[in-house]
Amino acid sequence: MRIGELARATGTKAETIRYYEREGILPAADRTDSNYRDYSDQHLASLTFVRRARELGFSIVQVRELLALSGHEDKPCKDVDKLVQSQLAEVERKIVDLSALRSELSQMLRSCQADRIGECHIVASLAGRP
Amino acid sequence: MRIGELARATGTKAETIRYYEREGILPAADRTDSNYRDYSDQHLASLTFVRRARELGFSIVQVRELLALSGHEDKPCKDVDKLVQSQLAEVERKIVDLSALRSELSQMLRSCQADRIGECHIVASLAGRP
DNA sequence: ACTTGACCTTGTAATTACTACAAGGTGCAT
DNA sequence: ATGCACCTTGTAGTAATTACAAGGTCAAGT
Repeated sequence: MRIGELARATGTKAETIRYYEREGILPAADRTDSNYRDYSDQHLASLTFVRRARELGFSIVQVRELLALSGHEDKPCKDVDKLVQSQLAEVERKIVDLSALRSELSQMLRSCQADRIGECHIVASLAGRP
Repeated sequence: MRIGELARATGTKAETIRYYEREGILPAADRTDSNYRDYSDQHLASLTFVRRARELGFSIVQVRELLALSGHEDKPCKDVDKLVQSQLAEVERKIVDLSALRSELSQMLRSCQADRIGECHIVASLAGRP
């Protein structure tokens, strides 16, 4: 598929895809006779992963690490263990925070639907209980 | 408390705190006789919230919206309902994605601890949401 | 008293991760 | 064959920090 199709499929700007290629985040695509980039389903999966990970607040550096983990079969387990552990800890922290935020938002929604103005603890939900 | 203490307490650079004040994301702090910023616990809670929300992938614009929700008692419920609903939907999407990533990372960890090299589905974990 | 060093101030410049735009080539349908 | 949507490279602009410069503040140690 060409860059425009890949862009639509992933909600990414074509410029951003070329930027990822320059930065080595996505492998370079094959080229057609007319020098257009020609992407595979592998590229689609990788780019979808990158975009989701970015939306979840991982930096480009962390995304690189995660991508590297995905091709770790040539390296000994011990080398990746620590990295996996710290990424996992970060993911779990994010889930805890998001769950707190979710329950506060849905509490607000219930109050609204009952047309009441409830107490608002939205800041406290992420700031840590007082 | 002074800016350095607040910075340490929240893992934020002092420069970033001043930047948030310029941008109106944090209310301006009181000043001491020698013109140093003097922060309250309210500031600490707000800043903690802002930093967590940023880590979770919310943009500054979204953080502003969330902060605005926290002081909505003067506005009719109907005005905030739609915003709460869409923020909630986004939070839930993030939780789903992070949960998939978590289970893939912990699977990797189990493989590593058994000193086996397991199949790696880390890209698929985020790429495969239908 | 004085100086060291960790703090603070404002202001400006650089960095990261895109995003937009310019100038031009490609390819297919009307 | 020409309009239109697509592609190319390259450069410049934006958002959200982050770093740095030049200087003022203040508690502690000599």
